[in-house]
Amino acid sequence: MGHSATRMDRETRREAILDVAQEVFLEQGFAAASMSEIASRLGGSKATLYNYFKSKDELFGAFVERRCFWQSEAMFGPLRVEGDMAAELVRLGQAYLTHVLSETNLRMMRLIVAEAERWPEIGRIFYEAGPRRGAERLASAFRAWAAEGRLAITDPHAAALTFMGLCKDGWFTLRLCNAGPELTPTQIEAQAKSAVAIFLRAFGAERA
Amino acid sequence: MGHSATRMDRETRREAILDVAQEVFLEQGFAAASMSEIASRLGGSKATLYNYFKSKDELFGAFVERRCFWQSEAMFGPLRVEGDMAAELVRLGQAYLTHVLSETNLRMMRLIVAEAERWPEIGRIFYEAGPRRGAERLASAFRAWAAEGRLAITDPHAAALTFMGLCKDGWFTLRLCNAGPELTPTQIEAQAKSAVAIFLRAFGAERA
Amino acid sequence: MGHSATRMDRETRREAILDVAQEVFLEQGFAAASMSEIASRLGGSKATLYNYFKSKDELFGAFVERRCFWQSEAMFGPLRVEGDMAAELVRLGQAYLTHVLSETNLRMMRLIVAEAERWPEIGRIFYEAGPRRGAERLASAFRAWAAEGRLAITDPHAAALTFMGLCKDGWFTLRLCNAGPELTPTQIEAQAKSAVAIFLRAFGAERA
Amino acid sequence: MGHSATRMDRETRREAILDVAQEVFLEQGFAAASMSEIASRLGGSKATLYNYFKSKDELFGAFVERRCFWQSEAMFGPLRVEGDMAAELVRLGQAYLTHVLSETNLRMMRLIVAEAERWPEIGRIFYEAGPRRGAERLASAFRAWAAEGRLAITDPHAAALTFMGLCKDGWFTLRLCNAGPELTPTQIEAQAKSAVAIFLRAFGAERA
DNA sequence: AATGAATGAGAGTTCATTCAT
DNA sequence: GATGAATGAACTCTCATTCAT
Repeated sequence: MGHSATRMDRETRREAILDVAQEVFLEQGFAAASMSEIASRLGGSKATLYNYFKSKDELFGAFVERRCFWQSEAMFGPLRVEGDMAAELVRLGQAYLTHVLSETNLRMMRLIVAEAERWPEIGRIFYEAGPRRGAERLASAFRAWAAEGRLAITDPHAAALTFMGLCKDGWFTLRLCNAGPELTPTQIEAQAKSAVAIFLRAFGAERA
Repeated sequence: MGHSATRMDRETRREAILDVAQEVFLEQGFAAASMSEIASRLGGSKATLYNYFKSKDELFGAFVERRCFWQSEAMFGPLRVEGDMAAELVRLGQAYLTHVLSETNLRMMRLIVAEAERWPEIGRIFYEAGPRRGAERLASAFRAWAAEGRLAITDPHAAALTFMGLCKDGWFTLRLCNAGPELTPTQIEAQAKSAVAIFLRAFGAERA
Repeated sequence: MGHSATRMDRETRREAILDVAQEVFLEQGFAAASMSEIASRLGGSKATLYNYFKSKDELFGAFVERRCFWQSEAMFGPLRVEGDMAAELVRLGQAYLTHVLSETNLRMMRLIVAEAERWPEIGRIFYEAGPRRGAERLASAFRAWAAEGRLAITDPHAAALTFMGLCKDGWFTLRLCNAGPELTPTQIEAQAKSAVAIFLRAFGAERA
Repeated sequence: MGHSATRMDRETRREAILDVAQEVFLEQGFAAASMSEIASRLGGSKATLYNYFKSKDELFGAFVERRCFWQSEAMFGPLRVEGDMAAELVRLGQAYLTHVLSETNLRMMRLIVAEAERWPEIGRIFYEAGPRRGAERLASAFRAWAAEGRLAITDPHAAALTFMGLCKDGWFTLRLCNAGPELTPTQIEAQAKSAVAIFLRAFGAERA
């Protein structure tokens, strides 16, 4: 029981460290973030960090893993295949754009992308948990609509990627490069509607 | 004449430095690249670098600018609006994909994206010279086709972004995160054809 | 207790660093002294220095402050106003000269003076703790003698400065410029006596 | 003749270099002054400096020597031994104080003093040409007055040093440490009068 | 388990000086 | 004689990491 309590404490402390690490990494990037900064924001000593994580790399890895676990939930929200498909697609597009263009997500991507070269595993973890998993969830909805004859698609996964691309395009690269200001909700709505229109012109079964 | 020769030499040396800097930056990223490394690969001393560039930041900036100038030429190759539009679109898509998914371009983007937060100007320069300028060139072709009634589009720039998005999607994020292997030419061709098909379903005027 | 011990250690180490810094600064001057030199004489690493002092400037400042605290005690020794005034004045003059012309004090002054331009605070601290405070102590003795009618002075502080000037003059600038050898005790005694004679011709009340 | 012209040019250029060097040294101190700065203010190249002076030390030495030659003229102005001795003494005191407390002279002294330790020759040159030579000129006036029975002094040189000390004291160390503001002409006049009064109480022959 | 202290390695940057033209 | 270019050595300072307590 003391054991269990200790284990809990250790787990709690670990989480606290990851919270602070996340804050600092997202704020400053991997290279610029320093263990000293993390330790001092934590109110502990650097040596303590090293009790929980063998190295800065390991701490970063743990942060990425936890973060990815969280985000995969957040991408589309709950999917509904009943009712007005076009309206639901617009809602999905909006939710996706809001997430993918959020400052938080962009920071995370910049962080991952920056390290992806020297550290492919990090990139893979992020991609699997984020974009891939998001596309799979979306694909399952598309599959349902296709089964009802409302979408004329043969490869739901590919269609999901296309949909996501239609939503974000024009904006994602711009924002990732920090070359333009954040989008307003109105802009997001317009972009989602436009993406859905194009998507349905290409894949909507009503046309036939 | 000695003067001219000297000027040539200086320019040449500057270019040589940028060549090496490019190599090192693309290989290691901005933070991990060290001036010592660049100097030693150059076969000169660190102080020489500082004779040409006031700081590491300035060197990086100069490299980005030069690089952007180069790349903007390379994105689509020459545009032709006569002849078979679909075939030309496929060719454009292939050229674009080949460029945008090339290891070199991806490395460049990772570099830019990594610094975009703390250094927005760099991101803007890159975006303007690369994606934006590419989209504008493509838009001008679309405008010509639209004028001939071969494309049913009202906003050529938006359509260009859509086309580029349709081409790269599914692959770009994956590759940027270094979460999958390079595409083969065959895959690129398939992706381009698929993108064109979708694009024409949405925007082709022949349909009407 | 471990805490107390640690605190002691830290304080001790800090003092040790200041000792070494003092040695090096006095020997080489501020600009020529290097943190590496200080660290290596200390037998530690440069990073350790920076654990105790944020910068070279801060280390220098701390050294100056400590040093000033010390020196203000040393200038005249204890003051006695009873007994033979002339003899006591000679003793004071000797003590003052011995201090002010000592190699140690001269080195300190050279150091301060060298930085006084770009760093006025350092100069002020030194002046307040040294010359000013010395003059004040001396003035208090003069005030006592004046009250007894043994000195005919109206402004004891000004008289103190005059006395100090009479003592050091001729020698101080010479020695500060390192343009002549150190004075022997005999020379110091002669100078003190001469200064006292002049001082009493100007301010002694017995004359009247 | 061409030879002579060349020699002239060389001399002129040398002087120009010394002018700039003086400016930079007085402004920034020896260590902080850089040969690059001097060269660029001169509008020439660093290598040219080295054509005229073998090293930074030599340039500094040459500057000090020239400077000292100049200043020795400036200390008291012309000496007059006829007329009102007290009034002339006040005039001398004022001239001396104005010179010795001038920002220019203080900067020069700080510069010299800073280097005096590692470079005694510089200090000696300065002292000989400045304070010593000044004291000698003053002593010659005192000698004249003593010969006329107007001053009761036996050692004119010592008396000169005393007079100079009485003038500057209280202020010189303060100003050298940059621990107080520049004196106004009014303050200088008051200080000179006070110094003369004390000096004459001690050495004036009228008293007897 | 927690931490204050220590540190080797290495970063970017500057400078006095030299050399080839 | 003048100069643009080059450079080795040295600088201050930081960092991830380890160790003794």
